[in-house]
Formats: sequence, C-alpha cells, structure tokens
Amino acid sequence: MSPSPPSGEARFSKGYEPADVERRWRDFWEEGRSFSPDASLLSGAEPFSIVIPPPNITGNLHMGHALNLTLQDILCRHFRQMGRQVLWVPGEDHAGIATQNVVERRLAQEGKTRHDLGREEFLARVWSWKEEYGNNIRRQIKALGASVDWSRERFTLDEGLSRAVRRVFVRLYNEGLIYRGRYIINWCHRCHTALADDEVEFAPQKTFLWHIRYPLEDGSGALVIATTRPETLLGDSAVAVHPEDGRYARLIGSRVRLPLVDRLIPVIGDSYVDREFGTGALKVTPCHDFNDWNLGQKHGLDFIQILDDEGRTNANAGPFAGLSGEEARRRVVAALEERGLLKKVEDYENNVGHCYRCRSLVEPLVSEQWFVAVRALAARAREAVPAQTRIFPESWGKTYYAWLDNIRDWCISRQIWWGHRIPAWTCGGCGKLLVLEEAPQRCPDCGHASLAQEEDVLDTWFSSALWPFSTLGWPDETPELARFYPTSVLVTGFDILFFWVARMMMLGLHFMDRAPFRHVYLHALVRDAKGRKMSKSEGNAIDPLEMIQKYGTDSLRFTLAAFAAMGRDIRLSEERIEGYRHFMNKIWNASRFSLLNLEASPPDPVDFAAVPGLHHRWILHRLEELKETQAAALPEYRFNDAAQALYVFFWSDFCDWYLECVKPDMRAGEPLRTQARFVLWTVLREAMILLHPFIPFLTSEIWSLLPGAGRDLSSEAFPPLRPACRDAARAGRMAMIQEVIAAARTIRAELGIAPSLRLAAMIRPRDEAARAVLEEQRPLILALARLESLDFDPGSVPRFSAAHMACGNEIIVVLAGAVDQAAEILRLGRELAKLDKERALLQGKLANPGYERKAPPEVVRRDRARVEELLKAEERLKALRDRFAD
RNA sequence: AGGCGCGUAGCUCAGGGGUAGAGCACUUCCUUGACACGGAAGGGGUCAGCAGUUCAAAGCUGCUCGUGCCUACCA
Repeated sequence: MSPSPPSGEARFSKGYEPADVERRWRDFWEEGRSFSPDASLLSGAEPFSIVIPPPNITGNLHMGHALNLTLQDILCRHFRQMGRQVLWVPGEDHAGIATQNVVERRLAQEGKTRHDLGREEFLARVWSWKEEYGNNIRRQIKALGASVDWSRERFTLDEGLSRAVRRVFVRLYNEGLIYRGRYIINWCHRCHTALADDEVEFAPQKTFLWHIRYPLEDGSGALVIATTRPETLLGDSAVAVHPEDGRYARLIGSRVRLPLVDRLIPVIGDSYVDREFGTGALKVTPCHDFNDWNLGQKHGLDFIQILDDEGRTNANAGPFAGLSGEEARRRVVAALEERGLLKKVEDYENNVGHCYRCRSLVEPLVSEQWFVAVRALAARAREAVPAQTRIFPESWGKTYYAWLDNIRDWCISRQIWWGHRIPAWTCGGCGKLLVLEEAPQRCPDCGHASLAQEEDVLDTWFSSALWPFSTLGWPDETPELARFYPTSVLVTGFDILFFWVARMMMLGLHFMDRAPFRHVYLHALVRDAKGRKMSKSEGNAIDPLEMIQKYGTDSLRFTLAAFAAMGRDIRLSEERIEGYRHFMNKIWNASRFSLLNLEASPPDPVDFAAVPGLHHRWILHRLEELKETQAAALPEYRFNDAAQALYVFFWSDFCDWYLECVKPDMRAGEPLRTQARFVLWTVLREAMILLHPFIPFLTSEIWSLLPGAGRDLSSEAFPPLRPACRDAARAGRMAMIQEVIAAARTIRAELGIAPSLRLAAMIRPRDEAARAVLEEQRPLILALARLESLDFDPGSVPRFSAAHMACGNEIIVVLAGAVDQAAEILRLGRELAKLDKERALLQGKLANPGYERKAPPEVVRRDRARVEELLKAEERLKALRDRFAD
C-alpha cells in the first residue's frame, strides 16, 4: 500500500517538489504505525533500541534537535533494514524551571504572579501550555521524518513516569542515598530556587577588589584583607592566612576586630589560602561562600547568615538590616571609608555564577535542601565505561571520568511548583518525616492525620535520569524492558554529558544493574556561521522548519548527516543545504529518466555476473563497494562518510557515467536493451534502499513509482550482497575508458570545437590488453565522446590534429583544417609541463635508496609503471608538438 | 590554571603515512529527448609555522603561533 498519489504527469514533474511528497508520506507512516514493534513479537531478531533525548516543552525544535533526530533516524532506519527489531521511544521533558519561567512570564503580561493564582491553578495553566507545545513539538518531530514509535510516547510527568520517580526516590532514601539537610547551595534569586552545581554558568564581570583593614585585637595594627563582596563582612567569622606565610603566621590564633560590627573573630591558618592573591589574607564568611563554608566546617567557625533568600540583609546585619544586596554593599563601603578602614579599591574582573535558565545572578545560600549522595553511584558509573558502555568519540571518556571523580552531592530539591513533588510528609502530631510512594492517610507512629507534604519539587534531571528504563515501563516488569534494556545507543549533544548522560548511567546501574546504553554517541553542537552556539535568545539560530520549507526535509537531513563528522562542531551554512537540494533534484531526475526507460512491470532478470556490458559490470561493482561502505560506516557513527559515499556514487558514477552509458543501450536492439533495463532497475532500486535512511521522503516516493516495488520502502531490507559482482579488474578497465573519453572531450573543450561537431579520432593503445578493451568499447567511446569514427593504429598522424594521453593511450583528434595550430602547441606545452612535474616527483622518490627496499612492493610497482607511462606520454606529446611546430 | 579540539582552494568544511577532495563562488563552452536545481572542460592549495620520526609526512611526535570550547575552590 502506498499513499494516494496525484496521477499522471503531475507525479513526475521536471523538478522535485518536496512539500506535497513529504506531507503524504508523513501521513502514511503515521497511520500505518509502521515503526511500532509488535509487543507480542518481542523476540527473534536482535533488538536495536534508542530512547529519544526528550525535547523540552518550552518551545520549538531548533537545529540541534534536527541534527539529533536525523542521526537517530538514520540509525533506526538502517538497522531496520539490517533486520534488527527497532524500537525508538519518543517523548518530551517537562523541563521544570524552564517551563515554569515561560508560563510565569506569560502570566506577568496579565499582570499576575503564580502566587496570585495559587499552586493548583498555576499548575493547570502549565498543563495547558504543555498540551499546546507538546503537540507542537510532536508535529516537528514528525516533520523531520523521525521513525519513532508513537504508541510508546512518554512524558516525564505522566502517571507511569511519576510512579517511577517516587519509587526511585523512596528506595534511595531508604538506602541512605537521599538525605535532607541545611547546606550551602546555589540560589537563583529570580527563579527563587536552589540549583545544582552544573546548572550554574560562569561569566566574567567587571567589579572591584576592596582592600579592608581588620584591626588587630591588641591594637598593634591591622590585617588587610581583599574581597569582591565587602557587604558580606557582616557575616564574617574568621580571617584565614596561609600557615607558612611569613607575614601573617605569627597572627594565627590571635583575633581581629571585625569592622562596623565590632565582633572579635579569630585568625586561622589554612593552606587553602593563596599567598599570592590579594593581600594573602582572606575573610571567611561561611554562610555566603562555598569555600568559606568548607573552612567554617573544618575550623568549627560560627555560621552567620546575613542575606535571606531574596538577597536582602536580615537582622544579623544589625544596622545594615533590611537592605538589598547592592544597597548594603554601598553603605558598608561608605561606612568603611568614613572610618578609614578602606585601604584601597582596585579594578577587578572575576567570574560570577548565573542561572542557566534565566541568566540572573546566582549566589551561595544556606538552606534546607534534599541531596543525592552520589559518591558510590558515581564510582559505579565510572567503572561502567568502557566495560559496559562505549563512548563515541572516545576522547569524551576523559571528560566523563574527570567529572565523576570530582563530583559533589547532587542537590535535587527545587523551590518551584512545576515538577515531581517530593514524596515526603511531615506529621503534624509527632513531627516524624515520612518518605513514601503514596500519600499516607495518617502517621504510622502517632496516628495523627494532619500530614504536610513537602512543598519542593525535584530537579528536572532527576526524572530524566530514569528515562531509559522508566519509558520502558519500569517499575513494572514489561516485555519492553526485558527486551530493549539496555538500549543500543544514546545519541545526544555533549553539552548534556553531565546533566543527563552521567546521571542516567548512575541511576540505570543502580536500579537495573546494567548501564542504560551500550554506546553513547556524542554529536556536535550546531553553531552559526561565526561559530557561536545557536540560541533563540541570541537571535542567531537557523530555524530548521524554515529550512524544511525552503529546501525540503531531505535536503536538510542530508546536509546535517554530511556535516556530522565526529568530534567537531558544525557551522551550518544555508548554501550547503541549497547545494544538497540540488542533489535531491538530481536523484529525482535520474529516477525520472530511468522510469521513462523502464516498463510497467519489472524487467526480466539477467545473470549479473555474466552481463557483457563493461559499464554494467562496473556500476554493479561500485554498488557493492557502496554497500560495504555504508554497512561499515553507520555502526561506527561515521554519518559523513556514508553520506559522501552515497553522493559520489549516485551523482558521479550513476548519473554522470552509468546513465550516459545506458542511453545507447536503450536505443539498441535486444538483448542489450533488456540487459540494460534489468541492471538499471536493480541499481536504482538498491540505491533507493541505501539512500533511504538519509532521505526517507524522496526515496519512498520514487520507490512507490518503481515497477514491482511492492511494500513501502521503510520496511524494505538492506540489498543482498553480490560477491560475484565485485570485480576490481573490470572496474579498472572502465576507468580507462572514462579517461579516454575525457581526453577527447578535453581536446574539444580546450580548442573550442563545437560540441555538435562529430569528430574523427584515432587511438594508439598502450598495449595489446588495452587495445582489446578499447576495441570492444568502441561504440561507447564513439557515443560519449561524440565521435564520428575511431581508428586504431593510424599509419600517419594527419597534419591538422590534436592529441592527448589517457592511461598511456594516445588519443588523436583529426581537426577540420581551420584550427589554430598555435593554440594546440600551447596546449600540448601545458600538458607536457603537467606530466613532467609529476614524473620528476616520482623519479625523485624512486631515486631514494631506501625506497625500493622498504616501501611495499605494490607501491613500488605502481610508481614504476606510472613513470614508464609518463615517459612514453611525454615522448609522444613532444613528437606531436615538434611536428606541429614545423 | 588544567583538559579537549581546531587551523586544508576565495567562503563553509570532509579526508588522513604513498599522485590533494566536496558544496558554494570563479572562467570558457553547451538548451545533445532525466535534470540549467543541468552537462563538459578548466583556474585556484609550500594542507598555520618550525623541528623530529620514516624509504615516504598535509597526515605521526614535540614545540611555537593563532583560534574555539569544557572543567576548576583564585577571595
């Protein structure tokens, strides 16, 4: 069955028009549930499974998604052809903070905040956003032609996945791997929530380094510290110096008087302090700096919090209480200056953290949060690479290890509403903390019924971390889980190696006892023409949908595949997409030509290994090589190699040569025509199969028009290998014919002879073997070089003629008299210079004493033969030139 | 500060020990019954620089210069 086509001429227009074709095939694939492995048949063929990196529901797909989906789709379609049972699970991510921000921004336009609506109504608003944008994203995944199994689509907040999240949370809690406590964390004042370490992005900022005097307790002077955050001195509880710093060592154990606050704080020694930086003395504010927090723990210092979760000073700030951070800084600096405690102020540039979702300033804050103790999980995730999971390209392994080796506990609670609410309740009676999968009715200890659930939700990445098994049905023991876990490969950008990949590794290993993927393929980031990361906010994004509209999905897909060389970023250029649209058109027209020369039913079979035509044997040989390249490249994620091989095969070999060779056959009688039809049909047919994973729409359309095509192409198997068609010797003979034809064309072009003019030509073969081949292929040479006649072994070369060498064969074109002889002499001179240069290079190489001894024999033989050939060619060309010069 | 990567044709990029490739752009000719989104023939490159390894280096090694990214506790 095929989609209902428009009939007749419209179906095979002169140029390929993707829009209509794509729409029809999209509908067809969707209706047919073509890509849904039957659950009752989950056995037999070896499985191949991928879980989609779920796009956020915050907006539209960008070019990174287009790349990601294209590469996965190529793999899925390829392995389907290879007979594997393929499952590609689609889905979307609820993207906690990001989505909440988007919806809050929309509310702000109505002049409301989420607090005006209340939790329940706000969540209803987010859900309706999700419906709208979830559909949008689904449409776009379909637009790209992704062969996902929509019947198994999941959403990180759907009922099943929520159950998985609660199960995981409770288990980890009971195992002591999740805990709650007051710690210093990253706090985004704008999003009003905690962030994990990797959700903070650092950016340089111009600021000042304030040098402040802290008077010694005994009044004998002052210790000068340098800081970028003078206002936090209100919460200082020590000054730290390096224990071996000659300037300060004697002060360790003494005390200094904290300016403005007048509190006595100790001077401590710690080798953490960098003697070179600033004054070599460091103020320690355990509640407002990560390092100071560590020092505070280590040295048992006081923890004095002076800023609240709004970033405003609290009662601990004494006279400076109730101010914004900025205002507090201004006033503290002014007060210090007034008292003569500000020694100097330097310009300074430092790195400050920003929220990866809203870009606003992130500051350390001490608060009560939930954490995952990751050390043990991380160790296991580290061990699993490469034992269970191979990373491509391999070099990313180092980065993966480094991150896991230095990992800190993962802060998983977020003070927002959109997400998985933490399944923990506090009993209003006895205060007991209950961590349970389902809401309890009453406290098991005291029987009290007033139980308050945690307000916080989980980090979005917590639910994403379960994706490879939660989407397959876990915690239920589903057939899908048994069959498709671990998945075959995760295809994703390296930018979420830590956020996502490492965490899936940790939780997958912990809960499934197996790493979630056999391979992780990290592809490039798509950047703009200037090499910047494409992003909506920067306004430099190339919209994939716009490209699809302009050039067609297949053009975009093929471009992305051709660009997807491992370990390198992609700078997408629209010109390149346009270039590959031309390729699509070429495929379309070559098929159009083929179909015009085929009949309604498949041609009668011919024994491939016995077809007489050299061009047939050659193209069949090249086809075998192409199959080999593709079958080798795709399992190694060398998409660009496969794409390039397809391009060269189809355009250079098939269109430029084979089709031209076949044209005379089609005008000839039997059996030539039948043979040509069968080989042409076979090659085109198999080329469509090989191209299909890259450009599914165009190939499906052509397939549906091919005689005897049968079912839809997406369920067609990889073409059978034909070892008997591999014939490098014959392919080499064809190469010689091609060169001879090119030689005649070169003469024609360079001497400006009209293409319409049929020329008489002569040929002096290199040797007897070459003579046999050339004589046999005389009709082909006549046709493609547009010759009137081709004589072998002319007794004498006519006075008006031009010559060119091809693989040691001398091609002589007889000119019609009125030809510029001087031009030919010049041309021969250029040709000679070229040959001479090459020969000199080779002879130099051969003259090297070690060469013959150490180089592989076939290389030496080849070079020798080439020199011979060059010498002969030069000799002949010189003779001709001399004669013309007379 | 460490780690990773990149510097190849005018531009965007493949390739990778044994005669330099693609797309776009450029020159000339061609509407030859698939395709002008095309065909044919060309021009254009000391493959960043230097030194090594090798019979042979654009490729491997080291250093230098330029450039990009990631990680990190420089107040």
